[in-house]
Amino acid sequence: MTSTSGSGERILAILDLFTPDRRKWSPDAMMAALGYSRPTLYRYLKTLKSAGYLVSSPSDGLTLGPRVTELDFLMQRSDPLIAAAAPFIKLLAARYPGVALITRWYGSKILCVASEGAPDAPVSSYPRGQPMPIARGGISRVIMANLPRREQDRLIKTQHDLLAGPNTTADALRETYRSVRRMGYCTAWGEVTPGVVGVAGPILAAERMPIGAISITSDAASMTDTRLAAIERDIRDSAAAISGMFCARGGAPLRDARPAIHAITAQDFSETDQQPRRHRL
Amino acid sequence: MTSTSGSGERILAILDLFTPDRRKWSPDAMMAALGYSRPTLYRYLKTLKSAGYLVSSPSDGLTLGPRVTELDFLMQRSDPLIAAAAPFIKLLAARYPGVALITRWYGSKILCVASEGAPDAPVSSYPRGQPMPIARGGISRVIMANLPRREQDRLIKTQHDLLAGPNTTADALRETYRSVRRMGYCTAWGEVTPGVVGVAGPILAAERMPIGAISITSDAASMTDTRLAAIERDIRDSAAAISGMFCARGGAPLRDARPAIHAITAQDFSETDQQPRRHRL
DNA sequence: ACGCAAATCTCAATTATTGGGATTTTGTTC
DNA sequence: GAACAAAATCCCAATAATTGAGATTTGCGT
Repeated sequence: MTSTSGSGERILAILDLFTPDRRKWSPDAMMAALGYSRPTLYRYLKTLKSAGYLVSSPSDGLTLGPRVTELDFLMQRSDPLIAAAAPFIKLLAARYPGVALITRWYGSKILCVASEGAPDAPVSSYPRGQPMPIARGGISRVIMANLPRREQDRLIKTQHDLLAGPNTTADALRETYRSVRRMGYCTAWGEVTPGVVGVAGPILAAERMPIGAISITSDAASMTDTRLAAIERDIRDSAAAISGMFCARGGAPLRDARPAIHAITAQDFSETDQQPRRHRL
Repeated sequence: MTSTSGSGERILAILDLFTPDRRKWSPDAMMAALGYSRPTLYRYLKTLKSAGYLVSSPSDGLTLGPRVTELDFLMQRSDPLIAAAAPFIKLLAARYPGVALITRWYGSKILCVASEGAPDAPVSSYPRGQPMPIARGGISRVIMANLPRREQDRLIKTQHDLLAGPNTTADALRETYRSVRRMGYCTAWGEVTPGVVGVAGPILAAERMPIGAISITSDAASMTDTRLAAIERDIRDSAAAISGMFCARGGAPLRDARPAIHAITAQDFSETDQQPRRHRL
């Protein structure tokens, strides 16, 4: 982190000001927050506004602009993770009641990048684009569990909420993670949303680094043991199959699938097929 | 445009490489396309990747990353235009069959930023985030019609598609625009999508500069004269009411509404109400 | 373990960026 | 419509930050 592209980071820092808590900014507030001089800030703002990343109106000040929407539209159609995992969450959402999610891990954040299932499901779920809590839930745990030790320890020290859950000591937490990593999935009851059970599996790229998760959340009250077992197996196998696509080189999916996977593999879907066949439904 | 914030623009130029036609890039291709030196490009990429704007995988190269999705999520909830116009398209979508859109004008592009109506409507519509053609349709025309002469002429000279429509000379086109501007709305039959009729109204901010449009597209076959007249009136009045919110200062909506507006005004919606009352439905 | 390619580091030169203050433009009030 | 206040931009010299050539390290596949 010694090498910096300062000016670029300073421009991006402006976009970082916009948070759910503060979605409108005035130039003066930005100057105070970032410590830029007036001409410099206005230069940056001109750049961002003329590119469409920001818009300004006299009444509302500065807000995020349409270029962001345009880029997201593209991102949704170009992200290899979404492309690889979309058939799986479609299948999961068809097989089981609830909402299936693809989440991405980036910058100590978990972000939902795609979802499948009832749009306004009874299960209050995180919509696309919404950051999720790092502290609770199965998604959090399968990602934390697969991080390198160094990073895991850093987060345990940093994110104090992590010790507010069932595991109150760092060692207990590490033991939980070790178990989750071995299992290949994680089931959490009502940790993020009360009355909801979530099952998540890790998506691992090269070096077994977690880049995201696949998960499904369902109403806890109507969950049966056998169905839960089926979900857990499907989530684990889906996660493994998707992970396989990110280890193998080239476009050919799953050249390197792990032998334990039987229930769901990439072969269940033709390469371009957006409508997976349904089995056993 | 004499003042530049060069380094910032060079970083944003990387994001501009990603288009619907080219959604994956390799560092070498970027170097060729942008002319940056290798260390510089990698510095920029490191910045963009660590901020989440880009992700890279060995198999797919560089693609847009989750930060873009996170910003779009915020943008959707902070854009004053969306906030102001959302109740109107909700009402329109409830009153009439079809899809109601909010579009924004930026950088010689038209972009859909919000839509209301049947998600997978029979009417093939432009989804949120998709750039729309500048040459055809009612949305294009209400925006072009309200641009300053200078800008309008520039686009007529630049965008040759504009003269491929019903108006084959620049003067005929200008006359059309003059008429559209006077009317306050524009109806177009099947220009963007065959079999579909679209009605659009301009959203004007300070200085009567167009910043976007509100529109509704319906199946042309089932359209009646009386319903079309009602739609046109509602679109015109909605557009005027929304425009009023961007001229008046402060949060109070529509301090400066034009007297011609009767059918729909901001008073139809309480300020925070997301569920507009339905009248005459 | 070896070799190739991709990514990062070092460091000096130079260029492009920065910011104080003056100036113009924009918006608001009377 | 004119005057006022605030917001945005311009000018330009100093300086600090960015750049790129080449060497070096890291990562990947065989």
